Amino acid sequence: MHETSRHTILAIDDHPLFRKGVADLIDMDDTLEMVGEAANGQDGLELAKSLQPDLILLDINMKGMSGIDTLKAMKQEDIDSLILMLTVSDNEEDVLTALRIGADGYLLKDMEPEDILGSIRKAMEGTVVISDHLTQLLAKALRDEDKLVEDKSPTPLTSREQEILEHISNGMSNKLIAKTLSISEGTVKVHVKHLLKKLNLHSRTEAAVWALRRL
Amino acid sequence: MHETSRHTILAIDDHPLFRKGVADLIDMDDTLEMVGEAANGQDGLELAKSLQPDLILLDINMKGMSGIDTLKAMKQEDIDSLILMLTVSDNEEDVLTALRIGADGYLLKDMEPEDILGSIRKAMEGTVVISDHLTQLLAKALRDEDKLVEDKSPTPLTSREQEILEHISNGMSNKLIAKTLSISEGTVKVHVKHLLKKLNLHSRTEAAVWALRRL
DNA sequence: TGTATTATACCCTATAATGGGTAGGTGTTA
DNA sequence: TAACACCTACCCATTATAGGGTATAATACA
Repeated sequence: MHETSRHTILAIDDHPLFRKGVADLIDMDDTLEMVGEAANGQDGLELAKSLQPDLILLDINMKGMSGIDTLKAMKQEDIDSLILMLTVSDNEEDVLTALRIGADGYLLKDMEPEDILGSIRKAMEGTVVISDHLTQLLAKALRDEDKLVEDKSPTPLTSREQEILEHISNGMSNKLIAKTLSISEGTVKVHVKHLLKKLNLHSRTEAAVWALRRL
Repeated sequence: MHETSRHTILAIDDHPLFRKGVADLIDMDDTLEMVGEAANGQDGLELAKSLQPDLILLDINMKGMSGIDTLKAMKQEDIDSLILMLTVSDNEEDVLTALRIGADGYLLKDMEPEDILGSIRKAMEGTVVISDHLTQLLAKALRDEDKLVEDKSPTPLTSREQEILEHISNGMSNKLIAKTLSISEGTVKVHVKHLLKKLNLHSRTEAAVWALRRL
């Protein structure tokens, strides 16, 4: 172990209290050092670039720029810090997406502090760390290959389709959406039809659930 | 101020790290003392009964027994501690519900630690504390009386209706629900019809959204 | 026991939504 | 220019939902 320099860590989370908890946790380990905090993805990205920390703790559920988006941006900017995603939810899609983009681990916030510390140390050693009960999820996802194949080539929704999906996830009817967007109801139906096909869903209710589940 | 005894606080939240943050925060104030922690509603309820703290910090979004349910249970058990709800979301329904049941305040987790401490102190003095931008929400809700009148006399859903609502919020069709519950599709439709009327909604998609929003 | 609630199942009709098709206009890109 | 993707809008048919009704059996409760 290098006594001269501790491993540097940057925490990105929009809950001050949670950041404080993490900071205290990291203080407890002599080999780790918290070098920065950010309350949102934008600031986090900037800090990541300027501080070049060894490891970044990145919350998934943030207002504005999501953790996933932030992760994408970091990868595009060739930030070579280790990145551990922190989240409250074990949403399978998020886990797969994050790991696919290149996250180095995926931790649930309800882990015990000791386990979180342990995971950080493991990650420093190059291990991809994943919360225990998420590994089961992953194993399951790997078993039915469909999920991976599907997600590998996800026909992306057009912006109009996304817009309409959002309205659906708000409980709106085609007629209302049509009025809101000032287009014909028939056109809305076409978009709904396409978006259902692309997402491999079979009803607007499924679509609403799908959309709401991934925030 | 009584120098002899500090105000006692119990924190109920399923995120250990968050509890730690709160604990540290409370340690900073000489007039406050953290006397207990619980990771779920059940344990929280028991601790509340045995410790009889002056104030309880209660997270809304918990696995299993929700914060709202825990709050209800505490009120039924005649626990006379002050109860501050802590949550990440500013869901209007939750706020109204919590305050109606008798919460003494409603704080958002993304508040600054100082503000949270301040709110706790205010609550101790008997003030109902509510996060700033929630007050706007409340004002709005008060303006259109419908919301209050509606929620004041909520025709409760029967267990069967709740069961079916849950399936709807899972994206299931009437036909599938019928098969799952081994009843006729027509019966499912009746239940859906009734539940929509009771909740004052107009489509299953709205129902799904409604159900998902309140977890 | 009588009454209220609940779950069940069917009737009806009207409207909403799904899932195919074709097709014109626009903007981008090879 | 030609190919392509997208938004728009309509055609068609089928199915699903919504909302109203009546009615029966079981259960819960006073």
